[in-house]
Amino acid sequence: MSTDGPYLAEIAHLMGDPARANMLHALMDGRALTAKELAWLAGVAPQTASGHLAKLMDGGLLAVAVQGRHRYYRLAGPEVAQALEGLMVLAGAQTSRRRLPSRVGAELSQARTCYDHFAGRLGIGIHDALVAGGHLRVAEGGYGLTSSGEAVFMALGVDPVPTKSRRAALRPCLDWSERRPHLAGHLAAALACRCFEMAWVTRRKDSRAVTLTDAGRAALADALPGFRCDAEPAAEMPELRQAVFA
Amino acid sequence: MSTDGPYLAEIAHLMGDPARANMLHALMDGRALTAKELAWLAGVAPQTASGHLAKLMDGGLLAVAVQGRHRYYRLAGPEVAQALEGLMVLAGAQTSRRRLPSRVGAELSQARTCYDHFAGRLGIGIHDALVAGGHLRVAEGGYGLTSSGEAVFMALGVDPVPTKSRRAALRPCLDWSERRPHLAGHLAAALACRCFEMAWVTRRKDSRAVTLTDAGRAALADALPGFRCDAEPAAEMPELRQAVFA
DNA sequence: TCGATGCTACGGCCCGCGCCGTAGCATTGC
DNA sequence: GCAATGCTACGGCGCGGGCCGTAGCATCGA
Repeated sequence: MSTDGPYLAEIAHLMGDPARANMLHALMDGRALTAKELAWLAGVAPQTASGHLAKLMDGGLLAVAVQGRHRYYRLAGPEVAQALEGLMVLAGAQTSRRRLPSRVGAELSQARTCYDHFAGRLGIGIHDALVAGGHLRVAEGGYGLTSSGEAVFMALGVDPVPTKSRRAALRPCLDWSERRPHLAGHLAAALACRCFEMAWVTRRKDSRAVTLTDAGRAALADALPGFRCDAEPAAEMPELRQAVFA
Repeated sequence: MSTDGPYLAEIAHLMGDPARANMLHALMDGRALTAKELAWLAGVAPQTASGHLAKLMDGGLLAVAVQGRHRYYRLAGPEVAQALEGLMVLAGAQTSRRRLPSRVGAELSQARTCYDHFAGRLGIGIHDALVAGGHLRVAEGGYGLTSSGEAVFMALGVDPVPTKSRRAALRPCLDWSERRPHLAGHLAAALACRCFEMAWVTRRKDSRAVTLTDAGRAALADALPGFRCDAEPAAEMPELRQAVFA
């Protein structure tokens, strides 16, 4: 209806405050954080953060799980992560257009989590290898697996059981650092989960960046011929912590 | 990195003002509008609109074409439209969660333009028929056409010439009213263009909604077996004009 | 040349809202 | 029970920014 013009503004307004944007950005790895942690990450006092979190809840962007005296906030769903990614594509373009064209944080563009799946060159690598191998087909709500694709997932230890849900098991998600699609959807999430379980991929502290271990590289290359995940020269710039407040 | 946290906030802030959101929303059909038209649509004075447009330009969300004493503003690119769509998915969910679950404006959810291609049940219908017919394959940056798919496009009068660009000819785009993907990309845009040329689809005044003519229905069904575009009962609610200001 | 039109620049008003201080409620641990 | 901790509710401060009026520049038409 165009009744959504104003609603659009409401949602964008929620994301448009620096403190709230920092919170949402911090939650994009799919984990749940406490109000205090989010306050610290956003660079505001807990009282202020509480107000922001209430607004985000009211707007349907966050979900909360209460455990004892802690309240764990997380993104309300994949659509929220996808909308944020869409904005980050623009924010990234903005960056490269008028700021430093320089490396976007070599670690993050190499490999990171995007809500519940992998992004960066790691995510692209998995996506491209599955495409090149003919393991994906176009399905109703996104991608599906061909029979060879099912074999790949089985070999990786992920059971590609079809779900009853209308939502597809796999779907493309535009990568804001590489500007090309990687894979999202619950099968991509299951694969990421498996990779963490097997220590094929490990998380880093205080960053959405992750590391592909040698074992992981071998396992992926083994089950998925053609898989590549190029590491860039990667000049270290360990100013991750402060950057959150910039 | 994470330098994009704040940038994310900047972009979202730009979209978060009601007047600017109305402008962006009005531009989502891909057309270029003058500053005065946008001021009127946004419900603000021309001076105010001028300031907003300058901000949107500065943020890289709009592009402008100067013709005589008119300045025609349009979205800067498909990424902007996609980011807006991502937000509208959330805004739509919001609507259905706490407002009327009711019909989202039957005309718009039936068929509309989304930047430069078709959305709504018309867009979904084209997408699903191509999927069901096995006319799409998963390509590097999105979808590609199988040989049978190329024949379908040729039959419709659209030359599916491959481009040198890295960006795929077709890619999925999540439909905010149906919450399922339709087709975007330059081939989808070319198809939409062709449909307007042949009067298979006609625009409506003052709305992004479009109408599939009988000739269009026949042409699509002929070239694309399995194509369906269900019309809903469609209770008329012609309050489109005012709704922009709501 | 002169008026009309489209658009932008500047200035002042004012409201919204982000901020934190204090205070209050729930939960945990001693 | 009592102190400590996590979180939220409320109130007042302060500023950013959205709004329009006036004014100025470019373009078009007669």
